Amino acid sequence: MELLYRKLQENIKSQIIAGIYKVGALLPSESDMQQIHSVTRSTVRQALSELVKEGYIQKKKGKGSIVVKRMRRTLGVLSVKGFSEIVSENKLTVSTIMIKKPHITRWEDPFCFPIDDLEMKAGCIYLKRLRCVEAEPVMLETTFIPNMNLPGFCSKPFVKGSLFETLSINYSIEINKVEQDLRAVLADKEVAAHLKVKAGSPLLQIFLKFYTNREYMSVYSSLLCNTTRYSIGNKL
Amino acid sequence: MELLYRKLQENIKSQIIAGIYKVGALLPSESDMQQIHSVTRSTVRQALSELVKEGYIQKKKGKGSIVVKRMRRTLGVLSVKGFSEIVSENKLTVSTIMIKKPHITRWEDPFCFPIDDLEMKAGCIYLKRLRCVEAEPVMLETTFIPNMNLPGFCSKPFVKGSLFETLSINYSIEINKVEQDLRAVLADKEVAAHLKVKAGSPLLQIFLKFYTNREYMSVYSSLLCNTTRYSIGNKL
DNA sequence: AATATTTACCTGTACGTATAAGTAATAAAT
DNA sequence: ATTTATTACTTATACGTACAGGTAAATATT
Repeated sequence: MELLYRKLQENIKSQIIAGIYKVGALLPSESDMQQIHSVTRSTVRQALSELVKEGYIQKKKGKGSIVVKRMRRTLGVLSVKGFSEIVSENKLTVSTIMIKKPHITRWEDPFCFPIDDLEMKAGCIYLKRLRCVEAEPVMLETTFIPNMNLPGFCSKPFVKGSLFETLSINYSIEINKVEQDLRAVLADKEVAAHLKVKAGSPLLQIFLKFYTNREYMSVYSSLLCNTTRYSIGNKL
Repeated sequence: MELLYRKLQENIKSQIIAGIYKVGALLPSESDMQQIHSVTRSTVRQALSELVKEGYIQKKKGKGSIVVKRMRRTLGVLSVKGFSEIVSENKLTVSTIMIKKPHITRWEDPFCFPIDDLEMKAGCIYLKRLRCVEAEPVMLETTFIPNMNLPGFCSKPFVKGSLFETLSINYSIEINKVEQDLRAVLADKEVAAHLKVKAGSPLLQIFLKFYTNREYMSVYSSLLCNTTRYSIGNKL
């Protein structure tokens, strides 16, 4: 290992792992790092940039670099479709219960996906829906949309009850790429109540990032699925 | 949008989309870009770096920046990756422990997918492997292959340690379609021991059916994934 | 006391320069 | 003809400087 920024990167990473810099704490500023480690700020920035990629830190303009709880990394293995497609394929009766109507709020701080500055600044429209198949709750969906030029989004009802129809027809926003992140989790009390399962039941959690035709504006969803009765199927 | 590198980024992206720079072609060198767009090379590099993130180009040291095929949501184009391919992409150390060597047996009776008569009659080659990332067990994979004209499969080692490489190179079997079935389950004692988690931990279970170019011969896999550290990700 | 305003500090962007190291075609030596 | 060295490209790394703009605490003003 002879690259300066790699050495510095590993150096800082070790200190984070060792607990010298704790979760939530600020790292020394880039200029301080520059002096401490006798390198230029560019080198410090590259090292920090790598640590952001690795999920060890987040950077806040005007504030500093914050140590964050280690996000799980992603293994690119599979391809999976969204919920609505699955349902339409199976000819099942689907209904949606609005748990939280769309309203403007702030982004959750450690967010399930890294979000752009422009998105962050815009604030976030939040909604939570319960998806039912044959009148049984199977999926709890929380959606986050950057509040970027979406007049009347929170007040007017969805077109055909569909979020994406609404985005497409009322705002000319089209989805052109999706990223997904899957894991298995245990149901907590609140979620269990919604999905009518016992707390501690296994749930399939899917984080989705929908890229749109609007640059730097993506729609984010978190799905919690009860797969005991309906598994999530997919054909490529 | 007043950021130079963003402007340049969008500029180049447009040219790629417009087909001015075609897939497989080299972009002008960074120094050329610098002159063409009257910015410094740092700015060019930042713009290109963003385009790498977005998946429009790849960079090769000593060669240049290459326009790459953009992944889209087209069906029929298969994006199934073997476990071993994860290595090069994520720079993670991946290892596989053979729990049960390939051996001929009968099909499990209630099988996770409906199987063909021909497959049933042929019997089944069974193997169980533990997939590890950074020496930690993350995935227990059980594979079922119809025992159809696969001489030496159980005795000879895998090509490059990969099942699909072996099928391709030694038997000219290629995968051309995949079906998946996802659910969340709780770990039983045996699985928990393999994956080094507590019994009752949530696991992501994935049933896979790999269709091949051999008629009536599909490969089946059951994956049990510990997603606490590494989630299953995917970009479409 | 409450509210502006200043100030110090931080990251983000952009400039400029130099050197190392990979790639591939060309020229020289065998 | 084949191999080896040179050369001219490319990106990667690292140095250094300057200023814009966000953040938050200290200070001045009302």
